Amino acid sequence: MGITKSGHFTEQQNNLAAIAKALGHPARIAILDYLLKVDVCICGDIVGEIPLAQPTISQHLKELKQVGLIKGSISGNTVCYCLDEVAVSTLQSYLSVLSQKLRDHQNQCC
Amino acid sequence: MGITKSGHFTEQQNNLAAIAKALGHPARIAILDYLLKVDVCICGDIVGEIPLAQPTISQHLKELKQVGLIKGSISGNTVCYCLDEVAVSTLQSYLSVLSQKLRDHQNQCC
DNA sequence: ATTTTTAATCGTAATATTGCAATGTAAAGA
DNA sequence: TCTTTACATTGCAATATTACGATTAAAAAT
Repeated sequence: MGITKSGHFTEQQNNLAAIAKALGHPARIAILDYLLKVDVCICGDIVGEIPLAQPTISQHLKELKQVGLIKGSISGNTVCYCLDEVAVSTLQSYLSVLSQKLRDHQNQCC
Repeated sequence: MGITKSGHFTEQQNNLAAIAKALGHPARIAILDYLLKVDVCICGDIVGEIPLAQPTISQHLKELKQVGLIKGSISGNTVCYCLDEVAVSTLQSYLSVLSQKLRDHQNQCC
């Protein structure tokens, strides 16, 4: 991006944006989808499931982890990843507020 | 970004990522926050509320509109923006699936 | 009719992301 | 110990985003 002026916004706004940004890539959605499909945990078999090179996937996993969308624990030779409640519920709460507003005012304007 | 390989992912994954990406900037979160604060509609008074230049805000509004997070209708000299159900509920549904998984499996691994 | 107001568009500089080959690291297995 | 396996890191090239000044477009106000 260019020069994102994060200093002008609240911490909450920056945090929400960071989580959404991490979700904002099809490869990272695909990783989460795979997490859902294989039932919570993925230990070592992500590369091969997603058509990207290993370093690229490693980088995407790092970004998901950084914002708290997934967490990983080292298990010997492999790493085990699963969903992390932290960021999921943060973003979900925000969307709930948005959709509540939508329900309250049934398109009275626009 | 670099060369995002959207061709490798499903339409749904690309769509979800696009919505999340649009949410993934503090200025755009701030715009939505302002929408919530002033009660659904914002007609012409966004610039001045957000510390960015008018062309920048116009660009952010365009991105929110493109993915269906807001909709705008021209009202004479000004434009009236409000939340759009389309993208809000799409992303909300996805997060519901994620958090349902989290609830089903209470951190049995990781 | 002219000026003002509101917001979109264009052009562009600064910076961030994406993707991968090459390389590094550390545990597992032979 | 040596090799293999599984990931993480580094260092780029290619491309996307962000921000804004300048300009344009169109309705409103004078």
